[in-house]
Amino acid sequence: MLKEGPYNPIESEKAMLNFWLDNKFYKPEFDPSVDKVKTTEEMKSDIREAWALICPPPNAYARPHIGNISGYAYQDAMARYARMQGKKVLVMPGKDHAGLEGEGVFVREVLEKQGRNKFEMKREDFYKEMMEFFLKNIDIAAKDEREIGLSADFDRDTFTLDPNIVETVLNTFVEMYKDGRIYKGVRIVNWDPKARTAVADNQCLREERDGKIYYIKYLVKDDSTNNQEPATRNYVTVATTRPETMFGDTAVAVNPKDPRYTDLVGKTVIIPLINIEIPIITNPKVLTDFGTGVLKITPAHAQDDYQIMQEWNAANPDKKIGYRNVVSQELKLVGTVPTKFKGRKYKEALPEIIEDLKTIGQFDHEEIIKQNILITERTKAVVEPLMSSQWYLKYDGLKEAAIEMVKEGSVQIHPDNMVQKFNHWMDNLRDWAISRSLWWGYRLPVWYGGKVTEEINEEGQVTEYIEIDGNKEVLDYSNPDHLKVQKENPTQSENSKLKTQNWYQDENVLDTWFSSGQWVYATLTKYDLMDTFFPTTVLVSASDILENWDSRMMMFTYFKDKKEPFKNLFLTGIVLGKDGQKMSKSKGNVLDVDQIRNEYGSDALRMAYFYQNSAGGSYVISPDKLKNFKQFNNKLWNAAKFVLQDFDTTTYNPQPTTLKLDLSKQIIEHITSVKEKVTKNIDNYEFGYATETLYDEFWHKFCDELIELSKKHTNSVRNKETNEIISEPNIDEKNEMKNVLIYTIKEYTKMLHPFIPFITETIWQEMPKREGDFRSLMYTKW
RNA sequence: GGGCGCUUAGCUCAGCUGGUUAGAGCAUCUCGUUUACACCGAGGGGGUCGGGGGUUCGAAUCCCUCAGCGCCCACCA
Repeated sequence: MLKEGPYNPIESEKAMLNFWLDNKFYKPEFDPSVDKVKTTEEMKSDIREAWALICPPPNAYARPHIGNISGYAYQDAMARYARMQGKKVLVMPGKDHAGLEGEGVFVREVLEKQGRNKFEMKREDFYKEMMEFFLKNIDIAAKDEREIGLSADFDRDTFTLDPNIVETVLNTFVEMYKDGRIYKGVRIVNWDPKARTAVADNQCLREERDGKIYYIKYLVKDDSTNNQEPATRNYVTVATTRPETMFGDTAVAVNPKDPRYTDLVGKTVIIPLINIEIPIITNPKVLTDFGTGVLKITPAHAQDDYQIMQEWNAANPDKKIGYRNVVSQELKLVGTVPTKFKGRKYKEALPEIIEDLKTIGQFDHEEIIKQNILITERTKAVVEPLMSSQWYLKYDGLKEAAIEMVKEGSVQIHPDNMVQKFNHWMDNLRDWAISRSLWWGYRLPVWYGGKVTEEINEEGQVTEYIEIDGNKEVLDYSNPDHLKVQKENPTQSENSKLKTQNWYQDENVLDTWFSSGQWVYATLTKYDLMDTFFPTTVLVSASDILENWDSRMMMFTYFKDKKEPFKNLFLTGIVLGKDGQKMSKSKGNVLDVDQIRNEYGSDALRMAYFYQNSAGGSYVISPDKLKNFKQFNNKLWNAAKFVLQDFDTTTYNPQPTTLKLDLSKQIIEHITSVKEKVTKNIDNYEFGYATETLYDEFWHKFCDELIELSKKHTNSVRNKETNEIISEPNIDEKNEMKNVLIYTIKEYTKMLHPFIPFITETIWQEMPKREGDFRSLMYTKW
């Protein structure tokens, strides 16, 4: 019997969760036709169609809020629907170590609060403590997954730093290196001086700040040797916010269409204070209406300048310009700077540099401007662009393959307007810097035959040196005595020469996305399930990681298996707070998971994730909505109670066919058309429509109209004043009506199950069953 | 600057390829109901569908344009 009174989600959800977990319904090995858990081998060979979804592993360093866990509702709805269609369903959960972000949280939330500092610790101790911190948080995250109803195979929950995963990821690195796809090179990087690491472009934020822009005169050198007209002026003025980097200028650039400067192109100017001669080049990106229209090019310390240098060099191979790095990782002036400034922090030296410029009469003036500063997402430190040697990955061939997957439809993106976003990103991909100077993550499987140092020489060139047996030489990436890419420490090998040499492992770890990008096949490989569940059916990810994660997974998987990792890519929208802004802790518009579940129940929360929402679209979750769905659940509860009440089970007719009452026929038509519609909606990944249809039809058509009409066939009529029974219902009519209502409400619980699993399962337990109905709604035939 | 999207009732949103008087939930007001459910039902008020222009027999829906908002990308030194 269903309990009297309003629906109690806390009680029901706990009971149903235990029912599912105790019976291991969540595992693909569970087969409802024999009602037991098979062995993995038996499962692999059984005839049910395979259906797989690998969960995006959440960052396991903090308690998630209701926005963070919205994806689970979608993953779960798809999985439950697939089970009800008789498929063997694998939903594999995981947890992410979150590289840079994870280390940042640990340093801030744990170490700094205890007054400790990472750099006073040994790498191994740091790693061990962080692992403990993560393992604790993993348990919390796993609990939330269960309680929101995610029907995942929790026995196969996997951490990204699991030894098996590490093995796969490092193998890929070695393979890609051998393939010539991974290389080491000196490039401009976004240097985070606080974290002492390079960070990716998309881990930086722009912030508007007041700054100064300085106008500095560069003398034009009259070059009479190359038969050109003499310059019409003896200096040009450049505008810059970073005067200290002028020592690293290797050119100044003007727009080729700028009539003010056409006479100067091809001539040279002299950098003040150090008297280095640099050419005047052209680039169409130089703005004519900003500053003076003359841009100083400092390829070592500005991303844009680096880009301009590359474009110029590609177009003018005989007149290449280089770079000179004049700011070190410690933010000190180095290389081709005046001797008096060498080794000093550039910020301290700046006023003196300005003074010196004034003294020689080459300082024009300064202005206050609004400027966009690049800061890192994690440490909020101002990014210092500089040259450093990094490991890179070439996307050549992989990106074309991924674009093709989407184009020819082996990967279908939902909603399809995201395809444009995807293509735009892919078309603009450049080589990816994959190394990070962190301790938390996968240390590079790279070994050096001696101590390696990175130095900036007198000319500002960044070079790596290696010291073997007291001899220091330039590090040669192709020399096997200098560098080896392999998982094992070379001293472990049989080769006696290698054994005696001192080998040093590269200090860097891989960028998180390098491992996340391999998540699908790495996890399936770990559990030896590639043969059955690869490629997976669908990936459900938040729309903001389409570029970072989803696209990389397609490229890595293509590299490894020449196949797509998933056949469908469903992008969920972002959950907004009541203020219409993205829900996030820093904005203070977060709703707490426990509080919401206690007040409204997981089902109500899940319904709010689906109702009227479309793929990729953001949506607000507010107490108003949650209250509404709690009431909906109660409506369902009461309707089920009413239908079951006073029902003679001996008259149960599982599939009412020969119907006498017009109302019966009307109700059967109603539920048939609703089912048709909802099935179509779900097949099209339109969960917003599916839940809207169910909500409307169930409440306002079935309950408000049809059940009310049915009462004249099922209820006795009483005298209003005396409450005496005037007439009893016709028993045949009543039985037919009851059976029709029970049939209908069973159909509704089935259709609602993917969205609100707890309450529907609770009701299902009390429903009379027919053949084909399973004891759990999870495996009842759709 | 480029790309994508949004703007419909006080609030949150539907309205799918143009076709009757533009819909729902919440909120509000009126009435009813205690033999499933006050976490209920019936009904009402409330909209010149962001502004302007165009195509059409017909536009919230298609096109152009302007304005505002959001997200992503980006080269204002």
